[in-house]
Amino acid sequence: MSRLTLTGPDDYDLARDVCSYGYFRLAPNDWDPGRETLTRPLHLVDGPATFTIAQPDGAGAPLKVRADRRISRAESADARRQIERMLRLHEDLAEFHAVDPRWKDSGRGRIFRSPTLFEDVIKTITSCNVTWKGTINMNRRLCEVIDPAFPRPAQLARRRPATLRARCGVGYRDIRLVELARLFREPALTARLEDESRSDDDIHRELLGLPGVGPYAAANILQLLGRFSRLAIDTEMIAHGREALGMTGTPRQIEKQLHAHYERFGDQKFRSYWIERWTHYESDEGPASGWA
DNA sequence: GGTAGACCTGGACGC
DNA sequence: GCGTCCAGGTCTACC
Repeated sequence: MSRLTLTGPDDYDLARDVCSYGYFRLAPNDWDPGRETLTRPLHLVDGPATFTIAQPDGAGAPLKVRADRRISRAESADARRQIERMLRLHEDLAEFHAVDPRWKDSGRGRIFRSPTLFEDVIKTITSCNVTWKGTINMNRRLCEVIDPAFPRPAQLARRRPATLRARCGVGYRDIRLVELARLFREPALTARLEDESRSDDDIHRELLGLPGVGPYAAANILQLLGRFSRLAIDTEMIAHGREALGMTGTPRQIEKQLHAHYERFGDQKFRSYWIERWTHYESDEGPASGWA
């Protein structure tokens, strides 16, 4: 068994910042509302290891991470990198809080994601054109059938689409998932999409060329890459426009109003929208960290 | 450039 | 228990 300590910013709150996006409820992530810990396996050089992340001394205190087996120095560095990606531990919120001061005092602004871009892409595809329960089922079954630590590109690429459909319940997404996995088997694709020197427009254009990725998915993957300049408009966002912002009209008319409304937040517009929407959820249902 | 219809699963509903 | 309808985002064909 090995232990790590991760130090984040003073306003880092594990319970709040992990439970800030629906992916914290998707396999193989396992949030324990009672203990306020996140447990999940990660792929490392010598095989998978399961990590439990806690913040025993409360918000702002260091994160204590425990692995279920002894890990090497190289594996420790890799695990640290993956966990920091998930938690967005070193993301600078100054620009966000400058354009949207509503969240400055609380320090809100981090949106949970996956340890790898590939997992974020697959989770996005499995959230399209399906109810949330369907998304939960697909991710659970991908982990049960292919890999408990979440399928890697090479593992998914060699599966037959019919197998994914029958055993993982992914429906018509089967071929698209296999095609995506084949593309992501080449590390250059991830490197290109994570290249910070490229513009948002450039990345967005490349994302739209990927199988199964349309306007919503492209914008969502962009935010998962740390680029918040585009709104990922789905039916939930249209509902948010109606219910929280008082917009009226057809979905297309509301979409235009949403673009106009969030324009003031510039390159941070998705993050402004998301924190606002998530706060509405929590005002109705209580803190997400307590959701069953 | 805009739009209709198909794609698949699971839940709601009526019988 | 069975059949029908509907929601969800992307893709293709067509105008």
